[in-house]
Amino acid sequence: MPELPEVEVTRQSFCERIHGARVTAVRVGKPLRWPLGVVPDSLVARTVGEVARRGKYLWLPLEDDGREAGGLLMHLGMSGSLAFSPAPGDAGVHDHFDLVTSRGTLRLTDPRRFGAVVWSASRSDGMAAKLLNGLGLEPFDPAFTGAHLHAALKRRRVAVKLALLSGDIVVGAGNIYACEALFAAGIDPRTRSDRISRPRAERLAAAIRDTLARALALGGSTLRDFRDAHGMEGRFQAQARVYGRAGVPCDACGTPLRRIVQGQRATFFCPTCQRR
DNA sequence: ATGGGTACCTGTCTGC
DNA sequence: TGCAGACAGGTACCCA
Repeated sequence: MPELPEVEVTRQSFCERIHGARVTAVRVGKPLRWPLGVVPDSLVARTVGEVARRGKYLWLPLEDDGREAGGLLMHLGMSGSLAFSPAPGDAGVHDHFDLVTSRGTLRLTDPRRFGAVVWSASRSDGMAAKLLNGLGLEPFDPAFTGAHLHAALKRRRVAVKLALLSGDIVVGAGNIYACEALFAAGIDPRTRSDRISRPRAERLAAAIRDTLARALALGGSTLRDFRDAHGMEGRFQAQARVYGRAGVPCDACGTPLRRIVQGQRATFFCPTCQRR
């Protein structure tokens, strides 16, 4: 489910309210992707620092006497969402993690359990480091330029859409936004990444940034169950030009949009507007 | 190193 | 109505 815009919208929706809150209890439900890696009770009495995002991961620093004392790395997987509320009510079957604090409870709901909550001594240590190392540039990092994207794509021979999804060149564009950005840049998703010219890489880098920024401004995409930590739905999905629209006439040229499968994932594109 | 495929898990929708 | 099968926003890991 959640790509960069959804994760960032989620972060923004609870970051300020939880900042400075004191952990009073931790509840762990069904196992997620990895074990938590710490005795839950040992987190009690720590203070939540400023929540950060890296790619589609969230990092919740936990402080002890004002000093950073580890933190929780969270991932929403395909179906996860976080809610922050003063009185969350009883945990349902899909509520797998509660961080109960003096200001309210941060609750992870994740029906498919592809998500994760993992404790690490620091962001650059242990499990967090293992998961975060090797991630590509942030799309809004000034270092993410057309030149950088061009050089990175030159080193690979996979289809450009798969290169974008792999997350080691640029993070944050998942299946929806990779499809949308390739449409905006006029590039066929099947094009071999090393055949993308410099000008097209420039356009693609700009399209990735623009697509993610626009989605962010609209609160992300809610296809079925995404909500931010206030329970708000995203509004980007109504603006999708290709995603989920197989057979629908392209709104730029009228050609029916196509659906193909790449790397076991659906890809949507316009065979006329998007060229190899 | 790269690329391709599998695995994880559950809910929803489609077609017979 | 019931049921099998396809499909879903992600990514670590195994193997060639």
